Amino acid sequence: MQIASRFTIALHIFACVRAFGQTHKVTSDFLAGSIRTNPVVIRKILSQLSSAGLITVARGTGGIALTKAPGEITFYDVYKAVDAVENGGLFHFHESPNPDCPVGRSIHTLLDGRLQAVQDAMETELKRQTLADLDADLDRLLSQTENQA
Amino acid sequence: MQIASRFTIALHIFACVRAFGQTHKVTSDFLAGSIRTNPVVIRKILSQLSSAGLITVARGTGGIALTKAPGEITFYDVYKAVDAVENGGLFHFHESPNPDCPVGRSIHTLLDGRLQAVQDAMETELKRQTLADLDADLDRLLSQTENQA
DNA sequence: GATCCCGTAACCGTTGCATTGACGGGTTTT
DNA sequence: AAAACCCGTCAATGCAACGGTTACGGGATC
Repeated sequence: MQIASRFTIALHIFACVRAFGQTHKVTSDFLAGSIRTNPVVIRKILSQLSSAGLITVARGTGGIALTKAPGEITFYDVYKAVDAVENGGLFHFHESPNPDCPVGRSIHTLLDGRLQAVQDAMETELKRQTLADLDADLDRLLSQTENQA
Repeated sequence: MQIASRFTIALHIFACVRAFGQTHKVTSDFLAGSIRTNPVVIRKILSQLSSAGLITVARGTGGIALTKAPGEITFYDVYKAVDAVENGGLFHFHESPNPDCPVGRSIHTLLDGRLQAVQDAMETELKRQTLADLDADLDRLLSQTENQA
């Protein structure tokens, strides 16, 4: 299993807001065109990002605005906002180990700490990346493309 | 989405081999009893672990043996052996971004490096944990339980 | 009022997963 | 040699999450 594509779609959305926010009306239909998915999928994700307090979405007129500076929004914030993994747990545990077995009884105690360390390592790295980093890369990439065109 | 429970089941298997390998016949039925799942699920995972060269499984007589010292088998080895994530990629990318859009065209270039950094952070931590660590914890845990009983 | 656009509910097809039954083929025991 | 035991694998099933899609209600703008 992999982390839901909602996460990369959300990052794609932020990239589009950065690239087109000044020149185009960034609507769910517009975004769906760039990402090649259905507008409802976008609206669902926008709704999650807005519930998490990362953006505001203008109803009627359309338009997306960040509520904080790009440097203050981390990949982790986005990751959490879109519920990229269920229950916030990266690892899926088998549900009902046998309590009558010494190992089955203690398997959670045995593994939880180590699995948590793995998850923490991943989340720490997610927190290091911000939308500002993304914007910088994007600006560089787009100016290159313009020169080529 | 979460990482397949095959991974935690595999670790559970290793714990059982450690705890019962000397005193019981550790068969897929025995393991299924501790994990509370179906023997076929166990056999499937045993098959993957054996394909990866981590264990040998005795046919007929039943019995599981590690091919290396526990200290030389990392969580990462197990993680890879059971195909915990598809294609080895932690993140699921949306399939077909629009090539006619400057952002859609470059979204992979934009994100791949940063997502890889996150995945690397996670895998590095997985590589730090070995079955020997697990065995040590297990021995401690089991002796405590004995004292209580 | 017309138009544009978001928010949400409902339904569906796909996919990966775990469960289960069945059967073939080794290995050991008697 | 026969029986008992156990792994390896295939096939069928039920389930849950995901993404795609249609539809409709409700703000915002012109």
